[in-house]
Amino acid sequence: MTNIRSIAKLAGVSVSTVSRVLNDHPYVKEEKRRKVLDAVEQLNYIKNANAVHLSKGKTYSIGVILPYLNLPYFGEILQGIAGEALKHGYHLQLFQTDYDRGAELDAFHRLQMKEVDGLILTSRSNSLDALASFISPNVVFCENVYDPTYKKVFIDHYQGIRSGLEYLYSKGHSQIGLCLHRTFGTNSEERIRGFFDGAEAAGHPVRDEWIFNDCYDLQDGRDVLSEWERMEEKPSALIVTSDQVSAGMVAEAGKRSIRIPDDLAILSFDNHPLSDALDITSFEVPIRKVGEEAFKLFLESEHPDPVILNTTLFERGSV
Amino acid sequence: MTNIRSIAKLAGVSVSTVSRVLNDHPYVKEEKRRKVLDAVEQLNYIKNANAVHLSKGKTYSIGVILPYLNLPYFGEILQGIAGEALKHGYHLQLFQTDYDRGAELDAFHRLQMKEVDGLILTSRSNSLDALASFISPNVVFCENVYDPTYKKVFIDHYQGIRSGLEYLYSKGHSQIGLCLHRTFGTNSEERIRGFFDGAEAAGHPVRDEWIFNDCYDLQDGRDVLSEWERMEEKPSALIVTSDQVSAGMVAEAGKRSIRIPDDLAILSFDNHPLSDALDITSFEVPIRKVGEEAFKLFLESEHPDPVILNTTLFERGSV
DNA sequence: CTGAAAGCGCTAACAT
DNA sequence: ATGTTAGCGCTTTCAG
Repeated sequence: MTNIRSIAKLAGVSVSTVSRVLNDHPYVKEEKRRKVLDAVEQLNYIKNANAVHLSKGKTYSIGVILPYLNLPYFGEILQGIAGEALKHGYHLQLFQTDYDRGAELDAFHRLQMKEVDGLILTSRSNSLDALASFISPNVVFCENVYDPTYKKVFIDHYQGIRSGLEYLYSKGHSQIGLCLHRTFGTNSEERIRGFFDGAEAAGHPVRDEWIFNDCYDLQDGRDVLSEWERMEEKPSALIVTSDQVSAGMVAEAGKRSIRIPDDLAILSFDNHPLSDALDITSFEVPIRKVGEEAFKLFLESEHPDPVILNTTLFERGSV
Repeated sequence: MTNIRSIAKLAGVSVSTVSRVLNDHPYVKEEKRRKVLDAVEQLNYIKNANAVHLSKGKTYSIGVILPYLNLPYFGEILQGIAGEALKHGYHLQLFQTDYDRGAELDAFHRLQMKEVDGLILTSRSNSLDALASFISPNVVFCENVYDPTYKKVFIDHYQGIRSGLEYLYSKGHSQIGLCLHRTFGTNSEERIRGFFDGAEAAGHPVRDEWIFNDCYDLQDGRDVLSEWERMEEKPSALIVTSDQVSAGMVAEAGKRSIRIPDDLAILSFDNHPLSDALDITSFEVPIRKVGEEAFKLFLESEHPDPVILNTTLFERGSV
């Protein structure tokens, strides 16, 4: 193993001088610098990152916690984080959880072990209480956690859903259903809250059986449509929190000769290219930006304000 | 900082005993074990991963090189790698390259610095020559690199395209186009080779303008369709290497009243849920399995045989 | 400007 | 069974 000591010996200088050269510190005579660099060249020396990490107490890498990797949502947020991290010389460590609490805790354990300098939670499995003792300014949430000392960036889902409802009401719908990823988790709860508040404000009824859960992908959307078709009392419009799911519904509707939006209107979220291709009215959700902002928050040393991002409606033909 | 030494002191034992307890080594008297564990508890001790990494010369983490994170293909392969890695106690470090050569080289640099124990290339930007000096048994390729000493897992794209051609010929098509991600890179070259070989074997012509590049997502598919519509001499069928692109084509065809498959047949690859939803005939490509196998290859110490995976046709309505 | 030396925190060979 | 000790390879203070 060729280490800093061997090159010091070969260059005829001390290890600290070598270290200075390697880290572009000033105050090294040009002659010695050359000798060191020559020795590095000659011995094919490569710095050992782990030694640096140990010595510095930092790894310049940040962990990202996410449930799944094969969903566009997480790919996009990851892309946002990765881009920003790269700019600042940080690397990404992935913690895929499948929404398993233990897997999530493991990530926090890695943080404590200093394997990563920080953690971004793109989604969360454990309760905040369970996590409380691990949370530091190096931890960033992508949801509206209520503790004001926690760093967070999130989409205003509450307002998003309310705007969606308003829009559907204005189009004459009053029987409206909701299609969600899951019912727990802050983001989902905010959506549900927006849904009920909005309905109440407008004086329209909400039916529990019009709320569909566990909708992640295309197939789920197709299943929901089948279910919808079998219902006695059908909603005339559905707010769907993912374009993937909406796409499944639209595709299935085509097969079953269900007319969109006449028989069923669909108001979607994401504004993924898919929604444009399939002519689905959708709210743009700046997910990638969530990733970018999350990383920026991690870097901020002071207690930064939460970053709140908004959705924007793109009207197309599904409503 | 509470380290192994402080807990040794508190427990009244030596650091090596502490280390033994912490690593579940045998030969520690139950009494001392308890004392150590108590001290750990009391001081809230947490092992420093970097010290372990340095001491062991291993990090139990593997780097994954990929161009983009927001494409289903890479999400799926990542999911495969992550699942297998988790089973074996390894972590994932991400190197997103945007197909930038420098970014890719940086990943190899990290390998040399021992920041990761290995590297999986899901796609490659540099030439094999440029990479040659960095390649070791810790590097796994997801393509058919010809050097027999390199570890590799790949889809038999050559055969896949040839089967696709046969299928289209059998359906009466002879004017066939091809829609690719890119023209360089082993996987793409294999597809092109299959395309030309197949056409030649069947005695059918191939036209250069019927080969489309840079097709990654839905929008690209829509663009290709527009282009197709404007052509004087149109192919009657297109082989498309990604369901995302095919989906864009099908969606756009709907808008322009182009009949699929009557005006244009589409034979796709991936068998993504999208193809099922949109009734697109597609070859299943076991991408996730590529990821799983890639990780397994990394673990194999001997020179393992390359892993070759095959595609399977799912007939639907687009041909 | 440069070098000596004391860490960073853990592992493992060796001795007992 | 347990302790001593020499690393792992780099950074950084302190003295000169």
